[in-house]
Amino acid sequence: MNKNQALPWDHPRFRSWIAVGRACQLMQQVLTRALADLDIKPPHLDILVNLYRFEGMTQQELARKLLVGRSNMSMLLPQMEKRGLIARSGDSRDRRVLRLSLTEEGRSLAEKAMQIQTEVIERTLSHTPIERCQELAEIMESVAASLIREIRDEE
Amino acid sequence: MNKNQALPWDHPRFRSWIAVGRACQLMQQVLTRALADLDIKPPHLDILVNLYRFEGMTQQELARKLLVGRSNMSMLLPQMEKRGLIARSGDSRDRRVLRLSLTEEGRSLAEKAMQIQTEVIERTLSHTPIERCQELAEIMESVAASLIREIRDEE
DNA sequence: ACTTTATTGTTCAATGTTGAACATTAGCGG
DNA sequence: CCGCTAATGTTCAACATTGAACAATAAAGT
Repeated sequence: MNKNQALPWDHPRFRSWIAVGRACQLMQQVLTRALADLDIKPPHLDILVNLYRFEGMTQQELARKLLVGRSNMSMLLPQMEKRGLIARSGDSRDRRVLRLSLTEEGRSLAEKAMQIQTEVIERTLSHTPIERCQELAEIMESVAASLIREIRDEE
Repeated sequence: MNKNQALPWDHPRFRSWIAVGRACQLMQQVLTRALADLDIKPPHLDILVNLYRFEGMTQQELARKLLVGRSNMSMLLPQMEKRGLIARSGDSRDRRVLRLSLTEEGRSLAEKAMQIQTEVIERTLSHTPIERCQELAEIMESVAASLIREIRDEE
């Protein structure tokens, strides 16, 4: 009926992106298993990594970086605080926000978790030469930038 | 304390994969918005696309292809059946399984949805040359294969 | 033929994620 | 100083996804 419309899987870009999605989903599953020993899941890892790099972030800032809603942070962070991984301290200059930081235990766990994540990634990409990985990064950063623009423009 | 351990974001492969994850998450969000007019979400789209290509699949086969659990299909498919998008018919040779197929309405919706998805992807990757997209696909298929092997070997 | 093992689809409780409504606080324009 | 708007974090109901337990059926072993 629509012979004029080429089937999507004939478009190289379409095929490529399907592969990206699949790989991502699989990586998520493998990473989830690999982190099980530390009793955390990918969302916790993302939080730990970002607090490791950027001390004193706000919950809102963190949510934006992780591309999730504020409410998600309001669920996860108190739970991680109770577990002794992070601290949430009020800011005297802006009493709306909570400044986030890792405890010693959280920092130590973050290092272990990043180690695991790095191992999984290195293992999985070990057959892909470094230069290709850099091209990959370029493409993906360009894609992300383009999509962020699209989201922003859409309001 | 651990100056001997290079920070993860110094590893090219690590950085690359972080970018992949971000791009994927963003694409998911943009696609979700783009599909809202058709009143479906990415999981429904995945189902429609696969049934469009492979008529007569089993729920189990579909679940495996989409990398989700069987129970997920048991939730989504009856709902899509009620909506008149798909049909689930028993197989006389194996009375355990249900063979899946698109209705006319489902086929039509699948075409519209694939059109939308293709547009989003083409738009987003429009600045990336075709050859690079093909390299991208190669890398991602290799990654997926490696991860599937890892999952399979782990049991 | 009969028992055992595997596979398929369903159900359900547990968990994770989201968006909207809300209270609190900042910042701004008068 | 006083309203008004915007931003932050919280709560909650809605929804999605999962894994385990289950019933029905098939396949294999004896």
